[in-house]
Amino acid sequence: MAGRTDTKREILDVAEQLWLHRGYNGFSYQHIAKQLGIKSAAVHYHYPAKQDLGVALVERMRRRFARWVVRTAELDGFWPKLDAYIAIHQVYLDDDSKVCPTGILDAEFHTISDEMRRSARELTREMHGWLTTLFRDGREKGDVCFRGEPDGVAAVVGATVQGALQIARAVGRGSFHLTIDHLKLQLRRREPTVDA
Amino acid sequence: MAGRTDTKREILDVAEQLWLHRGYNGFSYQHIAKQLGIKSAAVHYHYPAKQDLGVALVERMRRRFARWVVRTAELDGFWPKLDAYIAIHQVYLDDDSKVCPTGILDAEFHTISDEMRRSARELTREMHGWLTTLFRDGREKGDVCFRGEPDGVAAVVGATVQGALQIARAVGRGSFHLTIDHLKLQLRRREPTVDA
DNA sequence: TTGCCTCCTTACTAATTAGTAAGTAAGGTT
DNA sequence: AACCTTACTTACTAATTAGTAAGGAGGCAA
Repeated sequence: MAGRTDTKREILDVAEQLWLHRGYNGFSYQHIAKQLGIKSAAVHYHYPAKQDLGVALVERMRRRFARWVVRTAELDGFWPKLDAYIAIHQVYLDDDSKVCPTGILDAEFHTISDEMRRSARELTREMHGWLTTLFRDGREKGDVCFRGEPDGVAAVVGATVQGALQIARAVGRGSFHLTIDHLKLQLRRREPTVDA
Repeated sequence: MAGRTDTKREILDVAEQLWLHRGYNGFSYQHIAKQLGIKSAAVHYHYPAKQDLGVALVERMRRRFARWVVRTAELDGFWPKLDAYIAIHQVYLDDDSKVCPTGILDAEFHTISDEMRRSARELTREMHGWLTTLFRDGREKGDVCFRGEPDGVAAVVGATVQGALQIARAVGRGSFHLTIDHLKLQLRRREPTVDA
C-alpha cells in the first residue's frame, strides 16, 4: 500500500500541473505515474481513460471557481473583486508560467472529447457570467466607467486576461503586467482623460 | 514524379491547417502525408525533424505578417488599419474555427523547441510593435482616444483579439464579435459617453 | 551512355502512447 | 477461517509516434 487513500487526488494534482504547463496532449499517464512513484496502470485504475481524467480536471476547476465566487462575494466593491479575478491568473503566471484552464482548453479544443468540450463551455460561461455581473453592479454603484453593455466589457476583460497570460509566456511576465495595468487604466472612473 | 516540385510548399500548407486547428502536438507527419497522398518519409525528406517543420511554419507566418504590414501601409487612418488587423483573425475564425499562430504557440510553449520559441517571441514582438505604432500614430492624428501609453493599449488589444479568438471556440463565434465590437466601442473618439 | 542529383518509396527501428487482463497483498466483514 | 473489496503491480497489446537507411525512377549534364 503505502500509496495511501488520496492517490486519486494526488493524480489529479499532478495531472493539473502537467496540463496547465504542457497542455492536454503534452502529457501522458506515464508522466503522472513517474512523478508519483506508481505504475501507469494505477492511474488507469482511478481514471480508466484519459478523457475521464480530462473531464475530472475541468470539473474540479468548475467547482473551484464556484467556491471562489462564494468566497469573493465577501469582498466589497468593484475593484477588489476585479483584482481577485486577475489574481487567479497572476498565480498561474507565477507558478512556472502556466496558463489558465480555459486557455489550454480553447487551444486544444478540436482534440478533446465531447464531454470535456461541454465542461469547457460551461466553465467559460460561468466565468463570463461572473464578470458580467461584476460590471453591471460596478456601473450601478458608479465604481467603473465603460461604454456599451456589461456583457461586452466582460467579454473584453475575460479575453484580455486570458490572452495576456498566454502572451507573457513568449515575451515575459512584464507583458502581463503592462496589459493588466492598462486594462485597469481604461476602466477607471472619470479622471482628466488624455485625449488627442 | 507526378508529385510535382511544390511538394515542400504543399506540406507547409497542410501542416499549417492542422497546426492552427489541432495544435502542434495534435498532428503528425502521417496526417500530413495521408492528406497529400505521399509517404511520411517524403515529409521527412523536406523537413527532417518535426521541429524543422515547426520553425518553417512560424517563419513563414513572420514573413507573411511582414508582407501584410507593407500592404497595409497603403490603408489610411487608424480604423481601417485596426480593422485589417482584426480581419486577419476573423479569417482564422471563419476557416473552420482555427486559432492564431501566436495563440497556439503560447499554449504549447513549453513543449516546443528553443528555435520555435525564439521565432514565436519574434512574431509576438513584431505584432505588438505594429500595434504600438498604430496607436501612437492614431493618437497623434486624433483618430483614437485612450489613456496611458501606446504600447499599453497595443498590449491590451493584442491580448484581447487573441483571447477572443480562442474563447469563440468554446462558446461560439458570437462571442468573438461581441468582444471585438466592444473593444472598438471603448476606443472610439469622444462621443456622449455612457457613465454611471 | 554514363553518372549524378532530386524526390520520392519501401522497409525498417525504437520509443511512447492509451488501454487491458490477470494476479496479489492488505484490510475489513461475516 | 473464509471471503470480499480496494488499490494496486506485472505483463501484455495494438497503434502511433518521430526518425533512418537503402534503393529506385526520372531528368539533366558531360
